[in-house]
This record gives sequence, structure tokens and C-alpha cells, in this order.
Amino acid sequence: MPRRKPQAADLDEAARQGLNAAVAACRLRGAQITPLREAVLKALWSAEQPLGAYDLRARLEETQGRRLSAPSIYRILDFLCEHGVAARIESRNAYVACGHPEHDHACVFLVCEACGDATEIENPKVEQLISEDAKRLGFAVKHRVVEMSGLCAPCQQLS
Amino acid sequence: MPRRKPQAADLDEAARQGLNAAVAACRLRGAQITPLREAVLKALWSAEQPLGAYDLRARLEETQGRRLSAPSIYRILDFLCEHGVAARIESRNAYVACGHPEHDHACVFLVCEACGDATEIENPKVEQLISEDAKRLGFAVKHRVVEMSGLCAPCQQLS
DNA sequence: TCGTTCAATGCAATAATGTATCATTCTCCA
DNA sequence: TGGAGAATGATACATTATTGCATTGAACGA
Repeated sequence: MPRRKPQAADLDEAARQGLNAAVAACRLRGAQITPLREAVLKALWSAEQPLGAYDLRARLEETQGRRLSAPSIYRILDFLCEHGVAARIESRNAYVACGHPEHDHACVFLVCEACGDATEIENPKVEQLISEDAKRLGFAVKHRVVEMSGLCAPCQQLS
Repeated sequence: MPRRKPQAADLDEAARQGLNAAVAACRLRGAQITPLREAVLKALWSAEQPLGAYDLRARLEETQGRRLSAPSIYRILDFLCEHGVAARIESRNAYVACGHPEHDHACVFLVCEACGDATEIENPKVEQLISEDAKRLGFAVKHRVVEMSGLCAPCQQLS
């Protein structure tokens, strides 16, 4: 079996920092970062777009030089999402690296229908507003999904 | 195989009104309500919970007395969602009847992990907040997904 | 009435996504 | 050393969704 890629340095500066921060955040939480988990995180950080589980698997198979099972991928993605260093875009069945692992917040995603890019924004007020509604109804919120789809600025100009 | 339910009039008053309003809303929009589409809407209104496409199909096959293809179901669900009389719960791959078809709003759903029930709430402020963020970034929002999962009040007491 | 047209539906196959189950490996530590 | 628990591997399968094309049916004008 031939090895494929030189592995190193295909992350830009921001991604490298993000990856490092994510790894650090996991360690702080006592969450074990294995080589495979780190590879998945890195793949997410180097992706331009949210990746589907099977896309991700394909990429990893490239860099790892071996087959990976679907359950492995899903387990690792679950792990990363649980620890706040990745997030699932429900409306796309896809995953992204999460840039703000430090606190338990509601990620808000703007997902471009044209280029597929997902921008994560933070808005504590949104969370707060919804929490108030939920509280009024006696509903105990555990997980939040806030996703907007549409066209990002660059893609609007193209049309 | 035993038959289960007396099929007729299994909608409570609220559901009946909702269904009627939905049909009216479609007509206003010039959207054609066929018998099958109406049957799907009715099935959604009579469901206690969000229904998956295949659950929905099973129920319809009961009431219609014949096989229905998956593509038919999905096409009709797409149609209903487009016209605002149904909505997809992305985090569950499921569909619900929508109680506010009259305006183009962001449905906010509170989905109980225990009983599966989905409560739709309205909060224009949430929408507004997010729209502002989006605008600042030059992002043109077309579709919004806001879903909270957790435990509804009754289910909290059971635990 | 007849034929055309277009939306709606039917149908078969298959793709894409996600999970259950059990076996194996690895690591840490007594 | 070896035993426990976490992580991963492997196979099979379940669930969800789509593609492509055929058929039906109602609406409309000639």
C-alpha cells in the first residue's frame, strides 16, 4: 500500500490555530484526543465547506492510507460534537469544525446554497430569547439548532 | 391483520381548524390541493408527533388502502413545506403540520427527546435578530431552521 | 369531440445517510 | 503480567432520500 500525502501544513494559519485551540479545549475537558480523532478534526479544519460523514471518510482514507468504517467516522464525529469542537449542520447532514469550543453556546450557521460554505456566527441574544420562551413553557433545552440557508455575499454578486 | 382505527373524524377541533386554514392558505396562493395532498396534510394534523416520511407513508397506506411510493410522499411534503403549511424538523428527519401558514415566518420548534412531541412557537424577535446579523454579513437568508431539543414539561416530571 | 399540454402521480431502482452488533486492539495501571 | 475499560475495526443492515422515466388526468382550445 503506497503512502499518499506528506500530511504536514495544509492548514492556513487560522485553521492551525483553530485546530490547536480545539485540541487544547478537549484536553482541558479531559477528553482524549487520539490520532484518529485529531485527523478528523484536521480534516474538518482544512475543509472549505461542511463535510458529509462519507465525504469525510473519503478524505481521511486518502490521508490515512487505509479503509475506515462508517461507524468509526460517526463515533468520532459524535465525540467531537459532544465536546463542542465540531458541529453538525442538520439541514445538510454535514459537519464543520467549531470555532468557539470554549463555552456551551448556540452556534448560528449561515449556509450558502450556492457555494456550500457555512459561516458560524455568535449571538448570545438569540439564545437568550429562545431560552426565555422555552422557560415560559417549562421546556428544558438541551441542544440548539439555528441554521439559515440562503446566499452569501460573494455568491449574490455572481447571480 | 386487524384494522385499527375508525378513520373518519379523528381530528380534534383545533386540528380540523388548522387543516381548513391550511387548505384555505394554499388556495389563496394558487397552490392546488389535490386529494392526496390533502390526505397528507390531514395525516400530519392528526399525528401527535412529527412524522418521518416513511411513517407517514404507512399511515396513508392505511387510510388510502393502497401502496404509495416514496417519491410521491417526498414530493408532496416538499410541496406542503414550500407553501408554508408543513415544516420539516431537520434534527429529526420528520415533518409536522404548520400552524401559521399565513405569513413567511421562522418556525421555532421545541422538540421533546422523550415523548417526541414538537411544539411550534413564534418569536418574531428571534427572526429579526438573526436577520440583522445576516444583513451585516451581506447574507441573503432564504430559509430558517430553529430547533431546540430537550424535555417538555410533562416529561421532566416523569423523570 | 378530439387532441394537446402540463401538472400530478406511479414505479423501479438505487443512492446517501446512519446504526446495531460483536470482535479486536490498545493503554493504563495494579 | 494481565485485566479492565476505552477506542477502533468489521460486517451487515436500517432508514432516509433521489433519479429517471412512464402513466394518468384535468384543462383548454381547435
